[in-house]
Amino acid sequence: MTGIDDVARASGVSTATVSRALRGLPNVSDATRARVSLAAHELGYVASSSASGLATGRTLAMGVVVPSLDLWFYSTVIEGVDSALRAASYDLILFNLGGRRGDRERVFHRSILRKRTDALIALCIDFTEDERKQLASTGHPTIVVGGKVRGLPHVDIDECAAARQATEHLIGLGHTRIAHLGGTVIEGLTREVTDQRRRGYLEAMANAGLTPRDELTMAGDFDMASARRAMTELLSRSSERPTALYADSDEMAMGAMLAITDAGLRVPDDISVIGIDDHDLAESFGLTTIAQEPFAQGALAARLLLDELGGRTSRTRSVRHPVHLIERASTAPPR
Amino acid sequence: MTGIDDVARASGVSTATVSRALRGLPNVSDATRARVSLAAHELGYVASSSASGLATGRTLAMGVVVPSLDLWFYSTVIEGVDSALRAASYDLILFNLGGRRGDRERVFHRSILRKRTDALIALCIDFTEDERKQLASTGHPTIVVGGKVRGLPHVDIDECAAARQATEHLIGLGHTRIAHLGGTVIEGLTREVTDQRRRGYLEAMANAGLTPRDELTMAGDFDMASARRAMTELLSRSSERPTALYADSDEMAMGAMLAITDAGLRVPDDISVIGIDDHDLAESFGLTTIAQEPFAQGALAARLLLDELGGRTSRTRSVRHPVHLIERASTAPPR
DNA sequence: TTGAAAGCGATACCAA
DNA sequence: TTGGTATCGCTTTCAA
Repeated sequence: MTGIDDVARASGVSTATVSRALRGLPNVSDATRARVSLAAHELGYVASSSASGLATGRTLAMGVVVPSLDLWFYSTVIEGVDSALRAASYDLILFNLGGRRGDRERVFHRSILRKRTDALIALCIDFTEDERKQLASTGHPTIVVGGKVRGLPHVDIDECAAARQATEHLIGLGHTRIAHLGGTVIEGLTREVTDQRRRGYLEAMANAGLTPRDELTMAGDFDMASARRAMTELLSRSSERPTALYADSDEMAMGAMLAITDAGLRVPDDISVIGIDDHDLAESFGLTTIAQEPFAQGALAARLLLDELGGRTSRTRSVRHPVHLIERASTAPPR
Repeated sequence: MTGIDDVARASGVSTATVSRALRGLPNVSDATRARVSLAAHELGYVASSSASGLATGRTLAMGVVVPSLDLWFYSTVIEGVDSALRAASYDLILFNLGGRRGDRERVFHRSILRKRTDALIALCIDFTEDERKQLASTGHPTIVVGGKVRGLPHVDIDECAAARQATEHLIGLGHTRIAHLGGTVIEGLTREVTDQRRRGYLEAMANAGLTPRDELTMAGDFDMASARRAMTELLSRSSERPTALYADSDEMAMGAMLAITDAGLRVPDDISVIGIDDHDLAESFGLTTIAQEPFAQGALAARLLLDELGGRTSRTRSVRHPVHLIERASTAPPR
């Protein structure tokens, strides 16, 4: 492997100059810089990240902690983070908490605290007080996307308002029997999404003088399969069908749409459906939804941290990302 | 941040001993090891990966290059890789080529070659000769999952046989008008999946004396939305409908199922559908498929590289992962 | 503008 | 079993 000395030798300058030249620092003559660049290129030299990381204290890598990869929201936020990091020549280290309990501590200790990253983005992760202290002691700026953690800045949306707006859309169309398909609260993850969205739904109902019924309330895991099961079950048991359904996520909304079709009913003729996300497939399903742009949220979170690392901002503050209703074919007035 | 010297001081031994004790190396008395561990724990000491990386030449991180995150196959392979890495205390660095052309070279140069990783797993990435040479020059073991690249070992399935088996399943049920929904070849990615699966389909047809018809041949992007569109289009135009459909991926198969339902037809009554993957949602859709277990493939690829890094094997060899048919409700004899 | 040399924080060899 | 010390490859003063 070629090192910096090889380049220095090849271009007849010191390693100090090579370092300066290659990183675009000032006070290097154009001629020298050209010579060094050429030599480096010919030798295929690329600086070792361990070495420069050790010397500068910067790893040029950012960590992203995720609960898993199989929810559209997570993978889309990651892609957003990635695009921002790429633009800044940062690498992305993926810490997947996926499943197994207990691994969390190992991931945390062994990896996150190992100074392998300059900053950390956590998706829907609810750090314990202890974890937060350890994070703080590393001095790494940290931000949470999709939920709040006491003491940490976050990028989020107004969960409550989003759900309220979705529900109000249904109410505005004239629906009164509106079913609720909520997500489940998972230990170790933030609970804002589930809690606040339920609140938004309830507020909208209350404001309209409507009473949510227990037999029209379901829970799912934010994914399609569980939602399809839940909705199928609801349709099979309830004597009086809902005329509309609000779901905490588009994946659940689409699962419910499938269940409705499975039951020989039609969307929106028999039941209107609205979700939150604007999932890639929402358009294909003709799903009306509240768009929350996770890609943008991820990119934003990354940029906030990069700004702090670059000294362009002092301490990262929380940012609220706007949402907007997208009307498609899955919602209509009740027949 | 606490360094190794702090621990050394606190436990009254040299840094050399601290290093040995903490890494579980032999020739450290139990008493000393205990004392050091305690001190390290109390001080919250975690070794800097840059420093130990520089000293040992090992980063304890593996790179994974992916075309994107929004295909189930990719994210599932990544989760498999991740689980194997976690078991070995390795970190996962994600190189997402996602979209933009041109970024590829930057990702390649700036990141992959920066010695930030000890080894590399590429998903369906078709390296150019040049890229391969550069990779080789780093000395990092590399493996490809989902396709072949000349000169590199791979983990793959018998694409041709998988598609043949799927098609034969349909033929065995008595179908003769079997539509083909293939994936698209993408520049920069391996083409085995698309090419070999088409070959498998054609072989099965030929073996049965059947002639594939042009008007029953479609292409999609391996995802649900494009498949739904393609199938909708086919159903609307073709005078004589197919009685069965083979799709290159489950996501496309499910998209086609939706299109069939959209058209007021039924699966499998009007059209049988089979895919390849065994996607998470396949069961919910009742989709008959050829399971290829990407999670296992990812974990296997990671383990092969870890074995090579650990000196337990010399040079990583290619491995073929088995597939198997899973019969569900989407296939039946033609009416 | 350039170079010499002192770190950065661990590891690993050689002595003790 | 332990400690001293050179070393990993690059960055960064400080002088020249």
